[in-house]
Amino acid sequence: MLSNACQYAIRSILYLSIHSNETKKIGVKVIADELETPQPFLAKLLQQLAKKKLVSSIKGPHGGFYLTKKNNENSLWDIVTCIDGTDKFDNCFLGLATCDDKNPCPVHFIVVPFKQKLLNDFRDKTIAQFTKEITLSGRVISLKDFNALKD
Amino acid sequence: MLSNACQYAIRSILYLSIHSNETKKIGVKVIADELETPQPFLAKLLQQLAKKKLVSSIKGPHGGFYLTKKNNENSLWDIVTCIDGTDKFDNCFLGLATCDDKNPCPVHFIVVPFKQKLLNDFRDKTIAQFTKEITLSGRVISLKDFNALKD
DNA sequence: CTCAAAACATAACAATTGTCATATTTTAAT
DNA sequence: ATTAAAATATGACAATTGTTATGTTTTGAG
Repeated sequence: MLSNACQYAIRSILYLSIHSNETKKIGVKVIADELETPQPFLAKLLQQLAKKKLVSSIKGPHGGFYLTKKNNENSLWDIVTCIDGTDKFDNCFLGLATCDDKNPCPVHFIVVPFKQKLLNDFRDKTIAQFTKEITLSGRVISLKDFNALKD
Repeated sequence: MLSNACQYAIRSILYLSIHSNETKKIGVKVIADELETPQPFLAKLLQQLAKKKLVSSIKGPHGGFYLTKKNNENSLWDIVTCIDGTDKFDNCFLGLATCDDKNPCPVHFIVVPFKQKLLNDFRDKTIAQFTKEITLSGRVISLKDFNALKD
């Protein structure tokens, strides 16, 4: 559904939301290690996200990536838009150019409500809100989290 | 979400369900033309589907592809399984190996109900049932259908 | 002011998916 | 029997996505 790239991007932003702030930056190496994602690939993604102001970054020694208050007010949808684009969600499930409520494809009314709900949740909920839920209810964003919960 | 291949496959099976039967076979050329899909690619797909008995076929002059009664009792899910496999639907939305109800990722409870419903609809409804709905309620499976409805 | 740690940029490589081309086999019609 | 229309099989090519590698720029610390 989402590309690997986008999954990594979402997880790393959630990770930064939990563990970083203006005074505590985190390097790619650490993030990639914690989330168990390929390091150079993640670096590229974080740069894309930085360009679109979805994450903040500082170069040089003790530099790294972090999320500002403002960054935390973005949505998962912003990340998806930045990495994957929205075609996957806009387009007809069977690939028809003409499919809509008036001229539905055979699965239109099965798929559309789901997509709508998903899109709303992704668009309306901020990163900060997700993070709150993650810390309060023990959500998992990496294998390490999973193992930590087991202890 | 679904691959192009799978979208073509579903549409061509629905097309065959509407327009073919044991005594009326249809060649790839016609199907590809009607659905406006690349012909050689569709041929390959139909062969995959034939191997898994999701469509029937006869070689030689006046041969072609068609759906038997039995073929019509299959589900869309059978097609998805045959062409794309089920990973996309089984796996965690964020790509985590450990994600489940007990150890949910941050979007788990947003995504799972939807996936469940989609999966049920795709698995429980037969091709025949879809076809009935298509003919009764004027569903669209190609641009040609769309234009026909406008007339 | 030099050095090293980090992000940033670019490009090479690999794997998957989508597409096209060519040849072979089957079979109905003549 | 021969022929031609179809499916079937195989492989080549292109495009996208995922991954890795290499080099450049920025900047804090000594």
